Amino acid sequence: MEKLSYHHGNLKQELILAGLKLIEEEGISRLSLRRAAAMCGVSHAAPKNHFRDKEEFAEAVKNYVTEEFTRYLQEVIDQNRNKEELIRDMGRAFVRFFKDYPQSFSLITNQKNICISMSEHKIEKSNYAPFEMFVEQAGPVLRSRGVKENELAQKILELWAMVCGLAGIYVMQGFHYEGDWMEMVNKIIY
Amino acid sequence: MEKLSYHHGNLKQELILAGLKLIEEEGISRLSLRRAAAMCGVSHAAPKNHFRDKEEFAEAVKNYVTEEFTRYLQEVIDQNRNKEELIRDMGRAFVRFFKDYPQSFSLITNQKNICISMSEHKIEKSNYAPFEMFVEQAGPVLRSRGVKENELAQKILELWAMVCGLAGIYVMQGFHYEGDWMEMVNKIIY
DNA sequence: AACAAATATTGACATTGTCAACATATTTTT
DNA sequence: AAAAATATGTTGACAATGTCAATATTTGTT
Repeated sequence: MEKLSYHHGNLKQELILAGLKLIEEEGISRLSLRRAAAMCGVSHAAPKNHFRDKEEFAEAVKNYVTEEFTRYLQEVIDQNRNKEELIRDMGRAFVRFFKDYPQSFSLITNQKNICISMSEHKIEKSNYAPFEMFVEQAGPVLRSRGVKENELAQKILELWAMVCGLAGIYVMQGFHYEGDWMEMVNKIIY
Repeated sequence: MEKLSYHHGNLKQELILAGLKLIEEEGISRLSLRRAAAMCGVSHAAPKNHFRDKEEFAEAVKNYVTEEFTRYLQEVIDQNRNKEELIRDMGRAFVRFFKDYPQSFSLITNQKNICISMSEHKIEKSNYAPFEMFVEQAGPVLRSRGVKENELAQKILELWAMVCGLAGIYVMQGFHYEGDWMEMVNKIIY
């Protein structure tokens, strides 16, 4: 993070990474614009050019983690050969990802501005990529397992809620019980 | 909140209430010891006699909400006549409670220091009262519905995770979809 | 080359958490 | 009841932080 020139070159992204580091090492309450700036070797007011205020900065960090999460899920989907196991693998991926970013868990899963809902037996389009991916992948699997069309949306939401709930419990336990829990996730899903 | 004498009389509790008000009206990030003190009509350093630091203060607010939540669940249990409907009613209570304290939701449900786990087909004793109550109530109901003993713990955890997950989605949606969701909760549980 | 835009710095200020020293009220001890 | 100890509240100070205005430097455009 050496300072070679007046202009940093990639400050915005490095501030986000610094912010994520602060959150994961010390908790969301200790996120600080000035410290993130210091970590990037720039002055305390430099972030102002990239983020209007601390709230927008925190939002940017959150969005970055969400994008990482989305990429991670996409990898799991791409690597998966056996569609029958996909839902289980996505559930596992959910937990595994937040093993690396435990502090970000509630940040990501409790965003007030994301939209997850259903009406008339149809899941409405969401602005939350991980959920969209889950819906897209889980739908065909459930259909092939005989779930009726008018119960499909509900079943998908059940699974999503359960995965979120289980992942939350995992995070709370510091991921100590992965073995047993994974067995449970499998039984729930199939 | 008038200041009648040098000593406030009930400062600790009123600080907690002020803190909760700040959290619910402006979000956890805007919790402030000094503002809570001002709301109680005392000087900025008065809270120091009741809370070591801001973290302990936030913890106290969180514990207060948890106790309110526990009392609310207990009321539901006490008022319930039909045991068959108890699990559904507790799920509903879960959501209803956080309708009043939406900002506190992730605070309460994502505490790192609470213990929820199982081993050898038994749920381990938890330090988290709401979960303990759920286990205690749900167990007999599931048994009476034919759930086998070696699947009981797992089924209880499934239900708990699902309720937490659904409640989280509710909170995100601003509780707009309660009708449909409640129908879903019922179908999941029975 | 000249100008405009983007990006970084410096200095200032208000807010906040925290601490130490002190003040006042309450409780306990004698 | 007086004195001492304890609990509770105040004031003033300081460092860390978010934010802003003014300024400086670099980069891109014309």
